[in-house]
Amino acid sequence: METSGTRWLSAEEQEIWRAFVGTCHTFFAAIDAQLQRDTGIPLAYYEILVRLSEAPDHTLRMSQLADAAASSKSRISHAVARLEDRGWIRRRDCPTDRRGQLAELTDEGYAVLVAAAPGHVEEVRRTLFDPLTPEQVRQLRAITGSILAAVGNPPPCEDGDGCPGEPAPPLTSGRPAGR
Amino acid sequence: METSGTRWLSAEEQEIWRAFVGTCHTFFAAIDAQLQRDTGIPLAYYEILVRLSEAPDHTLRMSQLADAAASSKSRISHAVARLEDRGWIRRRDCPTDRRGQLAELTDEGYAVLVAAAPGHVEEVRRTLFDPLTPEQVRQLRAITGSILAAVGNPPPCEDGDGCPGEPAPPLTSGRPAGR
DNA sequence: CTGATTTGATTGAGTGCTCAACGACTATCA
DNA sequence: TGATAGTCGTTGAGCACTCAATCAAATCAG
Repeated sequence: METSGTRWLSAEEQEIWRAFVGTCHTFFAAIDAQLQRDTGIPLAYYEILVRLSEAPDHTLRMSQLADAAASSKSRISHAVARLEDRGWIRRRDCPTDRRGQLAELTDEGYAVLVAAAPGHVEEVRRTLFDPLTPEQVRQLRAITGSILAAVGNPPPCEDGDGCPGEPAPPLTSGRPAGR
Repeated sequence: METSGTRWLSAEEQEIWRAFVGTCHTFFAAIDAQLQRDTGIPLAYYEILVRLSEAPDHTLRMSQLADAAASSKSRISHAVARLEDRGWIRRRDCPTDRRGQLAELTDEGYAVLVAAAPGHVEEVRRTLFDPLTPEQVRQLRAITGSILAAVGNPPPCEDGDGCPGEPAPPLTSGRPAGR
């Protein structure tokens, strides 16, 4: 497991990598902070409410909701419980599958969402779309797509168990500084 | 507080926004998963170790470490406690300021970092730099910079308290669907 | 029809983060 | 010197997320 074969990041790549990490962190913190401050809804929960608002009858099975929000059943279960406490979602038994639960946006939940939406959209505009040129927005879409594809496609030979054709295990964001 | 003045996202913008959110989430989850799986170090802690490894004598005051890692004192305090439990960091009193604490990377901590680095770097390459063209990497840097600047620059007139010149409160990622 | 498997959803433990409160020390300034 | 204000770092509560375990109901295979 030594470093000789490692394709370390160049100084420039490392700078870009760190900027990317930092920016994503700061960006989402800002989006979340605006929502929390102005409406009391965390971004994660906001997205759940949005998915429900887009569903027929403002209702979705728990697993469909999990799929729509790209999250785990467990997370949805916990989150819906909190949202139910706040009166924004109601749970109901599923008529066609006795295992199932339906999550339904309450009128109050919908009202909260409608009230929160303008502020949130403005923050997204202000911090994402406004500062970018239309060309950059297109670039961002392409970049996003490429990254997502790469993340989804694990390397040809799953590392972990010795994989004959591959050189060696990979590396991190820049060589650790020697003393 | 009604929506008439809201600059809602177009269908395309909304698609880009959601793709961006989803991709960032998936991307960082993958980076973190690789580290956890292959080395047992979460990304957040890995970054703390990296900052220390870059400091003279592998040592930093707690607040300097917080600055370097762009995080709160509280977070650093908790995190260093955990890392100390694992034997990767040692706390020492600061000789010049009796309030202060020095965080020092232990030899074991450094060794762990050195061992983890290649795999982490490879994952960053595989999921970020490899799938992008050199041109896209440049674009990403520019985009990152613009977003960060926008996040840092709050809007001309802090919303919240009525701000005469501004139209109205802003909005979120797409108009909530009507029933 | 019955037993085994799969699916839907919940639960609880463990971890990490944030925020506010605090104690200890240093710096400032009269 | 002595009060006041600021800084350094820790702590504990509260919240969100993950993972593994669990239970109940549906589905499948013989």
